[in-house]
Amino acid sequence: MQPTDLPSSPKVSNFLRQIIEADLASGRDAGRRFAGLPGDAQQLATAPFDAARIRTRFPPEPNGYLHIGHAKSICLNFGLAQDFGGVCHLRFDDTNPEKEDDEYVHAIRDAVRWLGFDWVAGGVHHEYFASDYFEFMWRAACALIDAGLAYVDEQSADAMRRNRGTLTEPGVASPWRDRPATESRQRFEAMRAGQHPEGSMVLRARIDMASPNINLRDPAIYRIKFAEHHRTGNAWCIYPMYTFAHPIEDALERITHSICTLEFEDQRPFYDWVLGKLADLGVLARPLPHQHEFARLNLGYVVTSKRKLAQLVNEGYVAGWDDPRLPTIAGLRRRGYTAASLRSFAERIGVTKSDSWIDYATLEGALREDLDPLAPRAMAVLDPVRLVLTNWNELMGAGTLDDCQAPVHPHRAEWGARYFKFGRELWIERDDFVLDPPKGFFRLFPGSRVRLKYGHVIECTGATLDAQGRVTEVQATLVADTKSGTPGAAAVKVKGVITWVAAVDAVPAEVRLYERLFTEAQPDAGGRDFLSVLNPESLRIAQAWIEPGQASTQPGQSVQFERHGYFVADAKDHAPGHLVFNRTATLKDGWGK
RNA sequence: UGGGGAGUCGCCAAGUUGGUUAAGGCACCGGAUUUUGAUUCCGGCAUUCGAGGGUUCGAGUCCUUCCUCCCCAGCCA
Repeated sequence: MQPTDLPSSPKVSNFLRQIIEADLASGRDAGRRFAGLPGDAQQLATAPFDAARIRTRFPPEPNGYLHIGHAKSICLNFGLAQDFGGVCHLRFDDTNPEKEDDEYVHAIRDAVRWLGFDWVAGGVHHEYFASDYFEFMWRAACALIDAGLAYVDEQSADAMRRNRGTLTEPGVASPWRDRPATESRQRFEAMRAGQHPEGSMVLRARIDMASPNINLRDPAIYRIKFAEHHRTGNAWCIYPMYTFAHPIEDALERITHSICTLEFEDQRPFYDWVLGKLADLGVLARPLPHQHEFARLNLGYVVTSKRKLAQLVNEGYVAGWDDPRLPTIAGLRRRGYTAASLRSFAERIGVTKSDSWIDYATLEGALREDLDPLAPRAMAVLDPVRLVLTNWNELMGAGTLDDCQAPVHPHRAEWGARYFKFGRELWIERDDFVLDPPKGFFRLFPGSRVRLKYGHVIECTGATLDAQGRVTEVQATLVADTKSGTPGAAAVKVKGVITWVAAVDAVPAEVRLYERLFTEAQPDAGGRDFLSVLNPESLRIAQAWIEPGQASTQPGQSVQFERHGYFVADAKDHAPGHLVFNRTATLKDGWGK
């Protein structure tokens, strides 16, 4: 079937799994015919029974980049299909030509595939476009008109809105509501033929203008748009509305469980109305799909609304749709989040119908759990200050360099070792030295002893400060016979172990240190302008010194810089002569920054 | 104010024919191991399920009243 490398860990129960289990048990969808091609009642009548136990679909509109919320939906839909012996379709819901573009189609395919899913089953690529069904939808709309279930309304948009009524008052029937079906049909044909300007008329379902559910007060189902469609070009000047198109798409593809977010709950009666009427008219085959709604993801310290993401990109607050600070799948990926960590995240947060806000820490936790056993280790000094071992020359001899090694991974001896030099002059982290240590600080300060990890124990003797009191150099003496891996190493006990690189073989790298994009967990809470809480320090660029072996790290490869966190070689800017690492997430810090 | 949903630990979330001590994860707090103040390991973390009544031998699960939050009046999806 579809996804390949996913571990089949026991899944926590949720309401959708229970619904599916019940539907499977009752055999509700067992009589479903499907030959691998979407079809109407007639085309499916002689098709074989569908081998897939369930069918779900991920139906994005190709009008923007996918974000972490979509990742939840992707994992849900593809994951459910996988777990229940079903198939999940990738469907582009391209019913609004003004907003859609091929660029997004490609980006969406990439994102879904990168997440570890595919839509191939039994050799059939289940990738579909709503626009592939335009002709069918046209016929379905005609059938509705002919049956007196839809009419062409020539009220202005404004009049339509006024006559829809309010939440508490019923709507008023349009003067066109009871026009003869033949007249509506004629008008609808004329609409298609391009004989009427945009906004002059729409096709409406004829249901109930007094319904307490406003979505049932004769919703518009077709509108005129003289816009070029990314796939159908100028073949059409009328386009179906989502509300009408979606249930039909689901039915044609024999979707059993159509899963969407909570805001479509009120739409479900119309979804069922469309399906029921078209099935009654012999247009659509039964059994029909069923819609189920779950709560969309809300993640702290990010925004996921397409409009807001677009604003951040278009107004230059971030560098693009794949800016590592963005919760887009492209951004998370470039930030260093792995597909496995995103899947694990989706699993951890669960699926319910209650609105919730997920801690960003949950995402980071999933990332750390995935990367800790996988990421090779390296040392990096992100905010370097020079350390001079004043007794190096007398102890080791002037110009001497010592060879050091460290495991690629502390718990994977079989992954081998990495090698680097140790010498008189080293780079250490500015944070690792203080003149006046707070209680409990066990790194470098005058008189303290620490181990330079994988190297030697040193004793701090002092530091040089500039006129501003800023440390420009730290001095220390080498403690003889304490080299890591030698018998003497254990003789001197130290509390602190710090990371370092030798001035002689360290390679320079640009390290991009990302922090949350917003200073508030809910940037747009209470109608606040989310731009007013942008974090000015969401990106800090450090010129770091890193272990020589890192020069060969490939773009997209993750590494743990010891004591700092997980980083990834930037997919775009990292190159042999110009190393660029993005900080994906810090390590947990029991001491505090 | 009409309609549709939701309320279980700081953040998520299991729990559904009512039955004994309310899963698990994240976060947090210990303690052990550790040449990453990381990881790992052990231990702690809801007498209580939005609130009040009621039914019952027994209720997060049933009834009832109330409270709070979210969604719906696009020719967007």
